[in-house]
Amino acid sequence: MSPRIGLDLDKVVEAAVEIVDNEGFGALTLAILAKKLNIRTPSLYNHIDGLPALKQKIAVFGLEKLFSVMEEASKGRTGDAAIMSVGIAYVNFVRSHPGLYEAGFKPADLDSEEQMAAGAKIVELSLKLLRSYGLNERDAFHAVRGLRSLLHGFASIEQGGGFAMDFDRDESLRFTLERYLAGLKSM
Amino acid sequence: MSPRIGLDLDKVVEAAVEIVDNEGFGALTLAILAKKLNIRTPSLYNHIDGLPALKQKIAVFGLEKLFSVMEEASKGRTGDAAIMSVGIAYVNFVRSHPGLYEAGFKPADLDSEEQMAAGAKIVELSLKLLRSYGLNERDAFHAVRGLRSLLHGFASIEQGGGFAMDFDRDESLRFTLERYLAGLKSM
DNA sequence: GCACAAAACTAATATCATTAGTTTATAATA
DNA sequence: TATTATAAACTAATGATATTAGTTTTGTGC
Repeated sequence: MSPRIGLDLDKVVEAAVEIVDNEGFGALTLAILAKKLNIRTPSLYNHIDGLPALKQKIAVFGLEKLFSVMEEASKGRTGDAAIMSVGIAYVNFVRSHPGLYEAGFKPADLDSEEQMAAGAKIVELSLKLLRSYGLNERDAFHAVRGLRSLLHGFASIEQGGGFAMDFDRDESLRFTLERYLAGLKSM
Repeated sequence: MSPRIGLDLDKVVEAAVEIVDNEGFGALTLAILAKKLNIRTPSLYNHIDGLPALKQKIAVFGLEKLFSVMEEASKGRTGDAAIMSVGIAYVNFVRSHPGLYEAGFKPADLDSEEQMAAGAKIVELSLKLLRSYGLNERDAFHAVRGLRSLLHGFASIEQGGGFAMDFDRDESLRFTLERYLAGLKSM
């Protein structure tokens, strides 16, 4: 049923993810991807529906992987310990998979139902973790947005080289999360 | 000294900024820009040194404009009031100039001295605003990173359509800033 | 051993940035 | 006022890109 190479969608996406993590999300081209896979560019169309669709797949893949990492980090923990653990895991995920993470935040021009669903799972997990802070429902939603803003902002500024000063970044992350959580508890 | 059209670098950048704010940073091409200016693509090279250099100029322009907006919003205010005002101004700037803002956060492959300088001014302003919280120097640096993370994260998630729920976003921003500042004060 | 289908291929098109070389119009000057 | 120098436009050409159309090849199932 298959002609020459043992190539399928998963392997194509896998190779694309490697490119994206090593060279940046913007560096992903079908030409480079095809070269990496030792095929000609048009042959990629046997597996994907063009570059935008591939990027969409990577986005969903990245969001799902991020969710797994966060969920894993939250296991067996509650309250501050859970949020700190998840926050650190979040940032570490971005550090090891910068392109994959970036992909998840590109608003898809395409039908992005899968992407939104993947994002929703992350929101739900955050909401669950913040439940123990005794916030009313309205505030809990605000708090989730705050936590996401904090983590995404920190991770993407760091990734863009925006933390220029020679100053421990892990410490900054812990400090910021601690202060935010302290603020939530002081309501 | 000038041949046909009253075109100069400023007008080229201005037109590029319009494209970027209306269609997104990624939508900026020399072809579209040239069409907007009623010239042929290669003529742009009389004013700019290629697309990457133009993007770099836009980035610096955006960061400087953001700084102005923040500085203006801080005038005559201190403490929480100053930070809230600046934070809201920050997010509103991104809302009205999404592409321009995005440009400022693209790490320039080029010599980015100007870009870094523009970013540094924003950091210094934030540091000044946080001075009244009585933090030691070390914590003040962490706090600046936290504030930047919060604002950048909030603004860019919002811009990407990431706050899907039908829930007041300004309220979320105020809530988050208030909680973070409360946490800083509770040290 | 044969046929079918998936997956590779080549060829071609359109869009993009960029470079090289040419023309033109304005501004300074003679 | 006429001339010239130059900045800023132009055309032409190149190379990279994504994409489509149509062809060939190869492995699996019959």
